[in-house]
Amino acid sequence: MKRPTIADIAQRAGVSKGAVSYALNGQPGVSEATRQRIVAIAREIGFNPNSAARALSGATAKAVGLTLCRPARILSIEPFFMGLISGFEAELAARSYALTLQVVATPEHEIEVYRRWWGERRVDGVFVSDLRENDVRIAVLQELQLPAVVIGGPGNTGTIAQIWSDDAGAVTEAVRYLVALGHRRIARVGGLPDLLHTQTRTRAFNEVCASLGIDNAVTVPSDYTGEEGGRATRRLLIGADRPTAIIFDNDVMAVAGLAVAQEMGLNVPADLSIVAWDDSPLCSLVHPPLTALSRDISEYGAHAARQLLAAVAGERVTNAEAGTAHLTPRGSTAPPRQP
Amino acid sequence: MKRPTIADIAQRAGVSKGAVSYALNGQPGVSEATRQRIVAIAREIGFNPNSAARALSGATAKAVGLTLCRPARILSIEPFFMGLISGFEAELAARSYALTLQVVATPEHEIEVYRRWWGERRVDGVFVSDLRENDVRIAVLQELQLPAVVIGGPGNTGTIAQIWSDDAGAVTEAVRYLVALGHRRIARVGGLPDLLHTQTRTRAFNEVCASLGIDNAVTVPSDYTGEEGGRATRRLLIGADRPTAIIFDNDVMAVAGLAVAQEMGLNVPADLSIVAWDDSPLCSLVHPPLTALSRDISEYGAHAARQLLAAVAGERVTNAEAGTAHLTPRGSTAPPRQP
DNA sequence: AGAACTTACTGAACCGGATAAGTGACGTGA
DNA sequence: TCACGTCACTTATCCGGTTCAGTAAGTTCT
Repeated sequence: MKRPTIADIAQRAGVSKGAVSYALNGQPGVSEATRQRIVAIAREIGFNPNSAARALSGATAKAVGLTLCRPARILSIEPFFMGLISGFEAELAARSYALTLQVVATPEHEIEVYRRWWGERRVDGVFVSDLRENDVRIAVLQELQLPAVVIGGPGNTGTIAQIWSDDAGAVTEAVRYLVALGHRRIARVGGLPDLLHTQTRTRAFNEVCASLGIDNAVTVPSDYTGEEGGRATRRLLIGADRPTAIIFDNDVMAVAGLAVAQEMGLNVPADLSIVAWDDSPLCSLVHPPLTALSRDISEYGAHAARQLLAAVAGERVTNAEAGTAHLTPRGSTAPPRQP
Repeated sequence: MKRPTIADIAQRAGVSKGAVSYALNGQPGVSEATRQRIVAIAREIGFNPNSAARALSGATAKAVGLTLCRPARILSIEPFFMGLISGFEAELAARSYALTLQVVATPEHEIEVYRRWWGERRVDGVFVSDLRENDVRIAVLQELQLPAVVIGGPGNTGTIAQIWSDDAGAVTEAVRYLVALGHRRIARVGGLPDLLHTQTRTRAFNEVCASLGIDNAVTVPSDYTGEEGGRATRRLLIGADRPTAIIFDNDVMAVAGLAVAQEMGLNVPADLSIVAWDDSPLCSLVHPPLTALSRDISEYGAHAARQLLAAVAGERVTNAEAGTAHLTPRGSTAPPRQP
């Protein structure tokens, strides 16, 4: 089956290719009557502009890219990225932008992919996640002048806009809540320590604990996987000064932590309170359902997509905070059992 | 920064554009010495062929598409698709193919996306998942002659190749195992009932139960979400003839079922054995860890990608079974408590 | 030695849109 | 009435690759 082109439409309408192009793109240069006739024909024969031809003649590729830099076994279970992608799509689909995905192994590999996408003119812009300190990707994106939006921050990203959620505010709320419940020994199982938002959370966690007189507030670094999260939890629970509450940096680790506590015969929440970060359906799935720091990840993604499309359109995009995760108390938090 | 083109290379090497194209594509028509000189220059200046130009001159778009037809709240937590995508990527990245993703709401919307992708020449082929009976998408793909691979089956897909895993064999193994443990009252919480592989599983489940003398083998239809899976489990557990074992069609529902059992004061596995389908990290995360029907979803995806790339290359691709999920016993299954 | 063939290229057309420049018809004002 | 401007187009060029049809050398065969 042959794809219809503007030449086909031009022939049918008895006009030139140029006229068809003007008509379909809402450009001046054709009369309203002709435009409507052309649009009607285009619809009738099911015309879709060849994206390659369009991209080649200097217009945009109508596609944006996302690289995922996590091992497959984490990606499959980590709900965050799929939520983000759903959010992207809501905005992208509405403007007929495609999303191009690539799973990469390392930030260096990621840079290669950016260079290739740029050289191939495959994407008009990219989403960048997992911002690090002095992130090497930023310089490359600026050198290529590839429009981008950084998801996570705030950090130093030069002219590239960022969008982040208020991690410090969220962790502060969680700690205050636990302290209000009567907890004095609070620990945290953190995400990958070299990610900027992990550092933000750690700093805020330490500050709020200090300000509330919680001295031995400890953060155990982890990597977002269930295995590591479970191990970290076990290490915390066999220590001398066992915490009565643990905040986890994602929900997968929180679920793993819950399983470890149960396996050790601890009652959640009586013996141990658990707070999860990011409130995917996972949190309400387990027993007891997990108290979580909820944020609308889909909306977070949609916001980022709007930013990126604006950047692609050449608008100046400013950094934005996408709101604070708020605490959703469920069955996994309670006052600590009196010793 | 200007993107280097073959014209730049041609000028540097003192040859014509055509020679450069032949050299870089491994076509005959240039001497080995010239080829190496050209390749060296291309590497030096960081040349990447403009994908739009390449696609426009009749070659392939070097991209394949995947549509995801599930609500965002399911996608975010369902590990299956991310596992599949990781598997795709392993093959696609090796051959510099891009993966274009689109989240859709309905099969009709999905068809629209296929038509648009085809018209735009955006993709060379597509992955099709969630095969239904008399699936409307198949006819459209055949009409468009858009190369495709169906993931799931077997079913009637005409000239379009399928790849599936042996669902019947897997459910048979699970039921035999439970019966060997001493279970006589076995239920199943199924996936979306109009999906072909759900029907395959249901048929096989009924058959093996009948052959083993399990009369009241019941399948409760569900939709792969934790909420529905939990509700279905609750309905089964409050019935008069409570099952002693339940097989779930995915791991998310199994985890939700476990939570429901625990919330009802039942001990897993003593009072209720649980078998999950698809063994994502989720299964070993909860307590007790779930016995699961494991299959290598990444490899499944990689296999599908190889098939699709072959189909894109014009090879005749035959249907293939990608292996049977095998039972991985963990802590959620045991002989039933004697009444 | 000359025809026939191979090798290693060159030049130009082509893909399907976007767009700048050109053109003829018509209306308008002095 | 004629210069001028505007409208509604047409024509031609461009984007950056691929590929087909030459073509000028060198090689082989008789």
